[in-house]
Amino acid sequence: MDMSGRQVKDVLYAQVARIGKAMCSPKRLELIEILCQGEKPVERLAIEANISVKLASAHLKELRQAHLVEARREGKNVYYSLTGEAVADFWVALRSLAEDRLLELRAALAKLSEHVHELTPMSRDEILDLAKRGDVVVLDVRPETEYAAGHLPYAQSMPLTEVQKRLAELPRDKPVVAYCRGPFCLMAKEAVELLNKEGFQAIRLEDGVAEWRAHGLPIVSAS
Amino acid sequence: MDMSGRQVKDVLYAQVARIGKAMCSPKRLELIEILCQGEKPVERLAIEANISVKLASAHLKELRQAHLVEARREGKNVYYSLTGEAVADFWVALRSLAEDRLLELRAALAKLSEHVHELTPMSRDEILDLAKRGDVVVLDVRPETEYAAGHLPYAQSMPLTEVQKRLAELPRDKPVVAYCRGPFCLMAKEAVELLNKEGFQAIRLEDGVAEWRAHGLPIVSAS
DNA sequence: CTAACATTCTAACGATGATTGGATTATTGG
DNA sequence: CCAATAATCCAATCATCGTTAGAATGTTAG
Repeated sequence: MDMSGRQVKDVLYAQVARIGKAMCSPKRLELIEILCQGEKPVERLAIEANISVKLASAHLKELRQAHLVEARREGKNVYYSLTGEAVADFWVALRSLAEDRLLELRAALAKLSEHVHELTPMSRDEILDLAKRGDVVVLDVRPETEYAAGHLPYAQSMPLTEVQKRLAELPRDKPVVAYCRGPFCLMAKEAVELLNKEGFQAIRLEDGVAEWRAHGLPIVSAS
Repeated sequence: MDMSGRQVKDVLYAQVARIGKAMCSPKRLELIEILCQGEKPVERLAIEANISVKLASAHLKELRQAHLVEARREGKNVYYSLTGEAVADFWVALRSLAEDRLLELRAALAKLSEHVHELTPMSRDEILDLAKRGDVVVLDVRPETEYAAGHLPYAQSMPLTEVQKRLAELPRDKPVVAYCRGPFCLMAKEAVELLNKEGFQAIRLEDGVAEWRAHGLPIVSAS
């Protein structure tokens, strides 16, 4: 039962290609990014990714077969989550390589932040430091469940849908740094536009928790 | 000419998926690994990957469209190379995630090193240190052109095909550490088996230059 | 210019993937 | 047990990919 060198190699590369195959569909990538924000049931994932539940289920099956996600049943719902932080790190690496290599992507991304001044000029460490001292307010504008699953240190939860009603909670004399799921997510951008219109000093941090952690910085999870 | 948030997202994820698509075929992955060893003409790549020149050309076109490789014409030949070290790093990350997640891959890989004692127990830093002091001989058993394109510090070139004739150049009182293109390459394994049969103290380092450099260690290129 | 060579392009086929609708399997609440 | 809900499985459609063969392109040597 011996294999030639060629056969062995074919098996090895085919196995690695399984991961590649899982990562080659836009919708699957979007599901992975959503799952970077914590576990979610199928229907939630389908809504967030704007696809049917059936299709979401099919894509999740693919991802599960590549051992990138796993499922947990709780009552009627099946909750999906990443199989580990390595998957989130890999997603960050893939997106970052794509940004690096594909001009089209960089162009599309640039449109999202046409007002350069709305992007934070501060480094991650600076933000962490300022937030610790209370010199900036770090705002997590994702849904509350995602905040609960893990958020930046010293960050305060204020889902995008509630920002308008809760303006009173924010200071007008300090910068407000808003973040969401990552560079491809539009929630922080909208929050910043809204806040600036209301006279706040709001800027956006492009990182989500996955990017933040992939760069070696700490994440707080309410456990 | 405004786009809805959904449309923007679809564009962004589709762009990243281009990289995934390029990485989802076993043969393309093999081509990338070969290109990690330095630039090569199409025919050489086809031979190494065991495919027809036409097919190699088609795959290379895909990779080029994803901006992962680039082509340079020199006379009748077209030389392909990676567009940067980031691509090699990404390949290492992908393979490493696959090894981590896929039991089948780990099983297949384990068969390659069934004699555990043939794998080096030393860390990269130890090897570098011992090689520097001349306490081990580090042997690069890849073809000479690949050695020339870049090799481990203090490594000596001895292509697998020549090892048998050049045994006299190797010491019998010190460990010989052989490496090749990486964990999926069989050349170092064969070299180690041959050397041990001849009475040498040979062990294998699974790293190739891409793995070595991805871990932050220096590479020497004859410039 | 012509011949020879290396590579790419075009066309074609079978295989595989994305997507959808209908039936099916778990689970909860009565 | 039955009805309702959540999710998956199955079958079918259409598009896309991998692969091969044949034609075409670009380059060098004479």
